[in-house]
Amino acid sequence: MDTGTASNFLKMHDIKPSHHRIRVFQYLVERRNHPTVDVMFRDLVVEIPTLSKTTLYNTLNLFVEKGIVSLITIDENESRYDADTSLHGHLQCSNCGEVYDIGLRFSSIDFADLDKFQVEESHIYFRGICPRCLNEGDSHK
Amino acid sequence: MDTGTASNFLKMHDIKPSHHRIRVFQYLVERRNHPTVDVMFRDLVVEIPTLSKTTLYNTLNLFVEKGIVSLITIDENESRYDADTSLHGHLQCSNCGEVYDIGLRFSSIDFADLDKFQVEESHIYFRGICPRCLNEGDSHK
DNA sequence: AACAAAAATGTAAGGATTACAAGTTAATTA
DNA sequence: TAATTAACTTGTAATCCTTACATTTTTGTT
Ligand SMILES: [Mn+2]
Ligand SMILES: [Mn+2]
Ligand SMILES: [Zn+2]
Ligand SMILES: [Zn+2]
Repeated sequence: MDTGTASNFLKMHDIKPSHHRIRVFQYLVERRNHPTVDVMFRDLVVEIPTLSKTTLYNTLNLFVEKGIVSLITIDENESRYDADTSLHGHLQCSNCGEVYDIGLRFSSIDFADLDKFQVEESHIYFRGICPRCLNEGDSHK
Repeated sequence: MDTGTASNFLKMHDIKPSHHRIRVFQYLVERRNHPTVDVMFRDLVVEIPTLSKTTLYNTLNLFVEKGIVSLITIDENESRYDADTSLHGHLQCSNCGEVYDIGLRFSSIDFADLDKFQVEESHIYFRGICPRCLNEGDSHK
């Protein structure tokens, strides 16, 4: 995603497009890696040497607040972020820790009693072993 | 759940039934309130004055490890625990913070690509406004 | 260039969880 | 029952993620 497009997207969502904010958003859109703050910081500080972690936290909190990034709490002790806000599931591999997208076939998810609530967000998380780790396990036999 | 039943249940799952462990498990089974560690501690220390928070953490981690309690990471900064390990959803009210059970009507949730993974756990989380908070909001109009 | 508003920075503080060593309890053996 | 051993529990300190806050820098406008 080029800088102009990102800038316009931020403006459309009531976010002033500073240089840092644009780069943080581009990172999430391009990598689609569900990064922790720490991973993001290590990657971004290479090209933005003046970046501070507080700014990264502020920026991500702002994005979540404005609804253009979704917060993933699949990990017990670290937040992760996703620029894809459409409804889809996530699986974290309990072996390597990687977080994968799980597309959902739009059949039917029906929940009892949910109509009594005013639903704002939906999250679907799985834990398990990813294909790569399953194959590695086989090759050791 | 009486002490004998709880004790046998723990033994069946390879957990030595100490007094503290029995009480912690009974608490979760009886209250079904998806408590944080802090809430649990405040409630339990009344009847078990010698209880320490470290023991509570150790006990809960053991229960989760042995599969008799499930860890709920719906909250960004605090873990919650549930003795009901059957597949069901949870909704946290963004107004009062309460966590509700959401019964699952049809177990027909189809996900693409999920068959390539070895799934160990499934979690379904919602965020929204609970009926009680919705009513309170109405009454203020 | 001067100015005002907003964003970014660095450090310190907060809060949940874990590590660890010492103390206590429970189970086993003699 | 007393001694022995293993396991559980405790309290404190450390760790790690996140936020608060005051200061500095950047941005956009006159
Ligand atoms: Mn995703
Ligand atoms: Mn539940
Ligand atoms: Zn893996
Ligand atoms: Zn509520």
